[in-house]
Amino acid sequence: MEFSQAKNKFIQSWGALGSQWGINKTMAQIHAFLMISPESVSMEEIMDELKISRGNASMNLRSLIDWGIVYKDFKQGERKEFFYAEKDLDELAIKISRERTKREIKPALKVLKEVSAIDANATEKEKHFKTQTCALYNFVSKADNAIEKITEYNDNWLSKLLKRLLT
Amino acid sequence: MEFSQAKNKFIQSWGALGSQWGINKTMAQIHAFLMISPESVSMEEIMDELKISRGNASMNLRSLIDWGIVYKDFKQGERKEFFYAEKDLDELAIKISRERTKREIKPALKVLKEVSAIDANATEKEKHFKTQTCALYNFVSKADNAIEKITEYNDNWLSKLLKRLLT
DNA sequence: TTAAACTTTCAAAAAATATTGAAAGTTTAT
DNA sequence: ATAAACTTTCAATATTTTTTGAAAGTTTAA
Repeated sequence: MEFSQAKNKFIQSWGALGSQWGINKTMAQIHAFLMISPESVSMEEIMDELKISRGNASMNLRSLIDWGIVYKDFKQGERKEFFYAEKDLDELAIKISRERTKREIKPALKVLKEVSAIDANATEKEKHFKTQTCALYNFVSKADNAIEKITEYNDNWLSKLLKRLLT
Repeated sequence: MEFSQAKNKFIQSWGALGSQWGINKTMAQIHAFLMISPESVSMEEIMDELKISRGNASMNLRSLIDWGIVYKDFKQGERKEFFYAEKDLDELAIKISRERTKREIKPALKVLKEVSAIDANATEKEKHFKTQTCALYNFVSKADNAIEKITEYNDNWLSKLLKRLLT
């Protein structure tokens, strides 16, 4: 396979994968493109490579920056902004995990805590509801703690985890 | 909070959470409803509770069954089908993890293997592409193995994991 | 201050995704 | 074999999400 083919395949696949994870396709594609760019890249270049509009590029770059996985680079003597991706994969995974925890796990826990607090004396249905939502709360809490622990020492956490699991 | 309020809140929140994960809202809501139903439930009841059409119910129930997290129940003397959810959370998480691995991680690994195989002698860009995609391949492989290991012994894997991490 | 070189915003348009509902299909009872 | 009681399918429709592009906003240089 040629480089340009491989590059396209990588960007397209990353975009498709992103969609399945509730991340918009363009955002994932921009990230893919930045991941494989050795130098930081201007908005113009991104628009050109991915064939997207300026507005689209601007908004998705902003999202990536909000997620903390893309940074701005101000080059000496250049007026325009350049962008580069967090390339350390341990760091990338930690940032994504922290962000998703904040956006999804914490709110889910809040809801579970609330709804599991009903007093369930009356019917079988109510008792079962309470049992299940309490169990879910405990499970999600544990998962949350586990993720926290795993990524606590950011340096090489995945290798460390694997080692511990294999002993 | 009253039971019926709590029930609604739970179903709605679970649906919203599903959307963020690339799972369709109705599918997540049906799952939520089945999770809190002590008895298995007919399609009619699901349509009624969630205010959805027969077609929608049918298709999403099928998806849930394909994922292996909802089962059919044929009741004595009843012609219609009833449905119930996998309620053991360890088992549920394992099934979801296996399914997503199969659908997403394996294909991603395949692409990464392919594109990282280019020979990158010419430019800086090509070298960097190779470096990055190889690194990604390794990282994703490790993550895949870790998940495999963690869920290997399905019984109470999350608690076991937490214990190991805390020592 | 002005204007050039940029970036951001957001209403409108396009694209993607989910939902409906009725026709077609299936199963079971008689 | 017929019909009643169901479920599935899928073209049409509705909804949601993404994308565009031009106007408004910002920054820098002269």
